[in-house]
Amino acid sequence: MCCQGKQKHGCGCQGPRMERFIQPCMLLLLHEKPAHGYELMERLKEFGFEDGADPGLVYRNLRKMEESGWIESEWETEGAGPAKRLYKITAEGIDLLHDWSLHIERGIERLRNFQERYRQSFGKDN
Amino acid sequence: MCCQGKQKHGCGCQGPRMERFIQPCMLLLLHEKPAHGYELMERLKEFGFEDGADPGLVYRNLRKMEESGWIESEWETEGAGPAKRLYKITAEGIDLLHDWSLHIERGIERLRNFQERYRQSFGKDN
DNA sequence: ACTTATATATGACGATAACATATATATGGA
DNA sequence: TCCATATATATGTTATCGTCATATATAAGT
Repeated sequence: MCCQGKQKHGCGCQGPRMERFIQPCMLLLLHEKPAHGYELMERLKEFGFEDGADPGLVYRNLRKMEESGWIESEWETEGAGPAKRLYKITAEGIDLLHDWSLHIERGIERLRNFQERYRQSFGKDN
Repeated sequence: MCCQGKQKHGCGCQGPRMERFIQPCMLLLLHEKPAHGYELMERLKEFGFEDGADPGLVYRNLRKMEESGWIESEWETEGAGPAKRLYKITAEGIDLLHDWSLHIERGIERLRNFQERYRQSFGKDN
C-alpha cells in the first residue's frame, strides 16, 4: 500500500491503494529511458508483473499520466512497424516518483511489521 | 501487493490486489484472540490504518469472510452495551493466513526491488 | 433530556484491475 | 500470394473494492 486512505497527505501520489504500483514502476522505467507503451509492457515484468502487464492497464495509465503532466509523448513514425508514441518523464513526474518512493518505503515497513507480528503469533522466532 | 493478477496460483488468497491487505490483518488479529468488529476497527490502527479502518469495510469483510468459512461468529448479548458478534478464526482461516504471509513476503521483495532500482536510477548508493 | 461511546449495518459513488476485443502495420514462412 | 505472427495502440465491459454517508440500537455520563 502506498497511503492508507482518508488521511490527507498533500503529496502528488494521491492514491490510497497499492494497486497503483504500476504507476511508479512506469515512471521509474521512463526515468531510466524514454520508451513506448509496448516496450513498457515488456519491461514491467522486471517489477513482478510476471506475464507482462495488461495492455489496457498500461495504455490507459499512460494517457492518464500524460493528462496529469507527469509524462509527455510524441509520435514516432520512423523505424519499423506501426507508429509508436514515445513517452518521456517530466520534471513533475520525477517529483511524483520521489513521493512514491517514500510511500513505498512506508509500505515495506507496514508489511514487515505484519510479518513480524505474524511470526510472533505462530511462535516462530525466526 | 499480494499476487499480480492473471497468473493462477491455487492458493486461498485469490485476490490480486493489495487493497485487500485489511483481510490478512483481520485474520491475524483474530488469530491472536477472538474479537468483535468494533474492536478490530481499533486494533487495525496497529497495522497502519491510522484513523481506524472504515466500519463499512470492516463489517462487510467480516461477513464475506464468514461466508467463505475463514471465520465464524456468535452473538454475545451479555456484558455492557449493544449486542456484539464475536468472531473467531477457523482452521481454514489459518491456512489462508499462511498463504497471505507468503504473498506478503513476495510483496516486500517486489517493493524492495523497486526501491533498489529507484536508488540506482538516481545515483544513490545508500 | 442530551450527548457521547459502543456496536452493527447498508446505500451510493468512484477508481481501478481484469478480461475481451478491435485496429493497423510490418515481417517471415509456406 | 496468402497466412500467421510480432509489433503497437486503443476501447468497452464487468467486478471488486475503498470511501463516504447514513441508519439503527443500546448504554453510560452529564
